[in-house]
Amino acid sequence: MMDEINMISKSQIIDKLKKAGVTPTQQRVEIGQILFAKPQHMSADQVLSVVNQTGPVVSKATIYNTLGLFAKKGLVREVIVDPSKVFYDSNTSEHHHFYDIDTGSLMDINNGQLRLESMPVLPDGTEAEGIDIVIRVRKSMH
Amino acid sequence: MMDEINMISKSQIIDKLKKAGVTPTQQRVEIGQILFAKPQHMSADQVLSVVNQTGPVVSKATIYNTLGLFAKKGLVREVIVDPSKVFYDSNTSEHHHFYDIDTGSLMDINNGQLRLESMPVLPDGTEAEGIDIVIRVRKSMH
DNA sequence: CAGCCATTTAGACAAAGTCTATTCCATTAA
DNA sequence: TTAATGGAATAGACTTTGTCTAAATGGCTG
Ligand SMILES: [Mn+2]
Ligand SMILES: [Mn+2]
Ligand SMILES: [Zn+2]
Ligand SMILES: [Zn+2]
Repeated sequence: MMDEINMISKSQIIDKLKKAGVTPTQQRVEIGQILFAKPQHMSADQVLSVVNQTGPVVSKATIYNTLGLFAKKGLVREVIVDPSKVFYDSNTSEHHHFYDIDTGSLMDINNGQLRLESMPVLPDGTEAEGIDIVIRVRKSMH
Repeated sequence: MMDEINMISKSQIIDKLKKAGVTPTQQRVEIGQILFAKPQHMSADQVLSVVNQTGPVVSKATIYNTLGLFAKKGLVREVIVDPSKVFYDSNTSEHHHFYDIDTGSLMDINNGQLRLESMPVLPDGTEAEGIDIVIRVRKSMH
């Protein structure tokens, strides 16, 4: 039996996917249940291994296809901080990150805790698509 | 004959390397001449191919070793924005970036054009190591 | 010249991610 | 109920970026 407390029901996930214009297949719902259980940052590989801890195997291609689709539909946010892998963030609200360079862990910065003084002039013929702020931290050696 | 205008002399590079505590070998100087010619953002692969357009071949391992060493010694800055490769930035002054998601090109934001309103409270037991701000832009469709 | 030791090197290897050709499967039509 | 359709899933080959290893190189110093 699974932890009911942090569990989101299948139907809630299906709703969420439908609202985003994503056909709720078996695999997408299962991935959604894991990813959307709480605000978190997971790599494709982590999703793959958690999904495949129970039930029928979901292929690597499907994991990547699904995460890419979720990202395109705004259900997750891709966070680029680790040169070796992308993090998928189930928290899609506007926020920024601490990145611990020792442990490789990502932490949310509450919005309101951080803001830009002003927006710089954008390059000609471009429009802003988003802003990513990463504060790299490490264990303070007192 | 090479373009003398944007050329940095070998001895200038050797000086720069020595000051940073890097033994100026043939290969390191050649890589330095390319990278330090102007403020720019290059991937390891780009450095490899430019270096090997002329003169004796420099191995891939040496390119990675050298860029890693330069980064450790503060001669270049690693910029993580593209999920598929690291950019090495010859501009080591404090600044941030525009990233064109259509073209994949990186542009500097003049410091002073951008600043944080305030520093958020860091996670317990950590100290800030640096801040990276990336403004993702794309071609504005009028 | 001989020895030393950092550096360079070729190429094997690893990990993340992409692609392709085929199979599967839910839905609709007959 | 079966048949046809088309989107989705799959295995595994492939690509790319980057790392590692073991051997060769090459500048210095004695
Ligand atoms: Mn499963
Ligand atoms: Mn060359
Ligand atoms: Zn987050
Ligand atoms: Zn820059």
